[in-house]
Amino acid sequence: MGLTIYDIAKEAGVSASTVSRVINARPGIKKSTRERVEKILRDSNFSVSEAARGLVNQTSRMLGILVSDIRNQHHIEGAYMIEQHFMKKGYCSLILNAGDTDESRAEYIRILSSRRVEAAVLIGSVFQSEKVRKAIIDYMPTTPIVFQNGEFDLSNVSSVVADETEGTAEAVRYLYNQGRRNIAYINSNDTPSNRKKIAGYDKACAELGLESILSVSGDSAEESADTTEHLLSEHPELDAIIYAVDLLCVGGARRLLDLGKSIPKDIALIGTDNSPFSILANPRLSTIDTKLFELSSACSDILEKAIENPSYTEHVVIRPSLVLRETT
Amino acid sequence: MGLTIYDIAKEAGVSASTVSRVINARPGIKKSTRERVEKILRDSNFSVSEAARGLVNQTSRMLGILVSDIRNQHHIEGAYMIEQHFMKKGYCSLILNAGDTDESRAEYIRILSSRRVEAAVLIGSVFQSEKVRKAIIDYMPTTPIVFQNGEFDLSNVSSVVADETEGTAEAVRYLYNQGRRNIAYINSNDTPSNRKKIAGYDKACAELGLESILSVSGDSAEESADTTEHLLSEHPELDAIIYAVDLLCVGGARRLLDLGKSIPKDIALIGTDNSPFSILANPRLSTIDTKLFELSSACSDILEKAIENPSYTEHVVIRPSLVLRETT
DNA sequence: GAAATTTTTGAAATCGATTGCAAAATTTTT
DNA sequence: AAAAATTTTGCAATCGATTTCAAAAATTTC
Repeated sequence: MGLTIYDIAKEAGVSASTVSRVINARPGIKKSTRERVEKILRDSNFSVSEAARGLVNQTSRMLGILVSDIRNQHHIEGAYMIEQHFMKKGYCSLILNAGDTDESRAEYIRILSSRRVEAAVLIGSVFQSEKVRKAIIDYMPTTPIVFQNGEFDLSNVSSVVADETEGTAEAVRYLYNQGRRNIAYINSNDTPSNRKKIAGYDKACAELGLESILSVSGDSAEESADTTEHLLSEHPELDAIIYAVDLLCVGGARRLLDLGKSIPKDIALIGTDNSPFSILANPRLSTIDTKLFELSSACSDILEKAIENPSYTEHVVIRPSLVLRETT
Repeated sequence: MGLTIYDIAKEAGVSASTVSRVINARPGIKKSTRERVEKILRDSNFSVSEAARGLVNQTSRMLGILVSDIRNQHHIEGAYMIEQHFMKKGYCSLILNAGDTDESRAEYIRILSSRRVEAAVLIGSVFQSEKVRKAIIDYMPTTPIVFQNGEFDLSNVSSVVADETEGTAEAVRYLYNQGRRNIAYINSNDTPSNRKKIAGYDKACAELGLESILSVSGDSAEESADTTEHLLSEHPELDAIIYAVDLLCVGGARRLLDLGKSIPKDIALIGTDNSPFSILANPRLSTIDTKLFELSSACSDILEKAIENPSYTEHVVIRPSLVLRETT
């Protein structure tokens, strides 16, 4: 297929070693030979096989980024930052959707190990499972890994997590201080991350002596609208709802408006994540900002240090903050 | 670092060839040896080095997906479909942000060539440049490439494009038929794709004897809001605006509402792309659906055939359709 | 039970780079 | 101009797989 350094060597009348030295700017090559080889290199559109190079050097210059769903703005934002940052250093990123079962997610760890990635990033709390943990122990026991939004107690795994429990509790307290006394929570899928949010909701309700009103919605705006309407019919006294995800909040807001409710006068709404579209929504969403950007950039920083020094790990907790806009 | 087949071979008391045969399910291995080797393979958590394998087999089982900005829902949706589809076939996807200059985009072609990807996908009309074209000729002259939303007249490049000219013209005609006579167009960045849209707008205006009122906005919702307001102050007679991007339409809608305009009574709005959030917006956006899904799945289909038969190419044009919701 | 046939296995070459070491070429010193 | 020192270059081994070809082992045939 492509040219090899042997082709270049023959053309230049030198050995492959010399070509290799020119390519890698090694010293001890006569200026005239270097220039001759360089010219041929340029004219022939040669490109080094990274696979062959990696085999010798025991490196791949590849990163593995595992996300549960790349279409999620949330996840892609993290993948983007890391990809951009490491591309500048000559690393390519294998960005993979890790499927939706623990088996499949564990399998992806094996795939990354087969590709000999130099480091990996796990984005999303769904990776928190015994199967994935075991796969890491089996297949990547020493590869630096950064887990965004989850933790493993393993010597090669760093973590960057948002304190979602506290973030959600904070939202409840805020609503309480605004005089709301009937605060419901609408959850999405059952993930470790969402369990932490609910823990925060329950904790704050207990603290404040409020009734905990929990409901679960499918993960589309439309389903959330239905869930919201249904919840309201069962609890007409509701004066605030917190949603586990901004998208659900948008769906709920829309339906409440259609039902003639006034937001936030009749009912206050708080979403979660401060997703890009939350500020585009009408009304603009108040939301629990899980500090996606900080999370991702912390991952990127840790990864960088860990690639330098594979035994480096770090555990970062980032505290969410409340962003108040038009729904509270 | 990891185990090699030689380690496995020693452990099993056989040669590396035998291990290789077992791994690849080649025939002619005694059942008892096969089972012994398989057991060791399982117990040792061995994983084949794809790089070494690729070197021998002259394959990489990697795909290159170049996008101009992975955070763009638009682009990521395409990358997602392709990644998902080919992962099932054992391919890993290098998803790369190709930067924002023609030089950098061309450079990424070289990077993919260095990684010896078996096929590549270009997502976004911005790749339509002489530099990229030359990079393809130089570095990937025979690698199957599918260009989503652009074309190169090269024997290895397939294309899947939306007929944005016609799609936009269609939107103008629709508004005209609804009785609108003062239809403006707000464009975003100057890209080949956006130029096609404007061509369609201008064409339809000419056909219908309308004045062409063109304005350009920055690419945030806020900037679009400002542009919209400014445009309206200069052309108070406006009764419809088409936006090159849904996001801009959301920004515009919001500002118009704030200015006390009624949508669509006073002024009708049409976005472009049918982005996921366009249906979440309030009011729900009418939009020119550029058939992202069809586009991506056509790319995926072509890619599949092209990997089988590297000289296969195809050129697909998909016609956008108008999705009418609450802003018209 | 020896010969012929078939099945199973391993040695060695290969893929495309990199690198240590020794040989060749060049320059410096005498 | 020869010897010594230095610079430049190439040979060969290596990375971790796969595959061809021939040898060894097992099976069948006579």
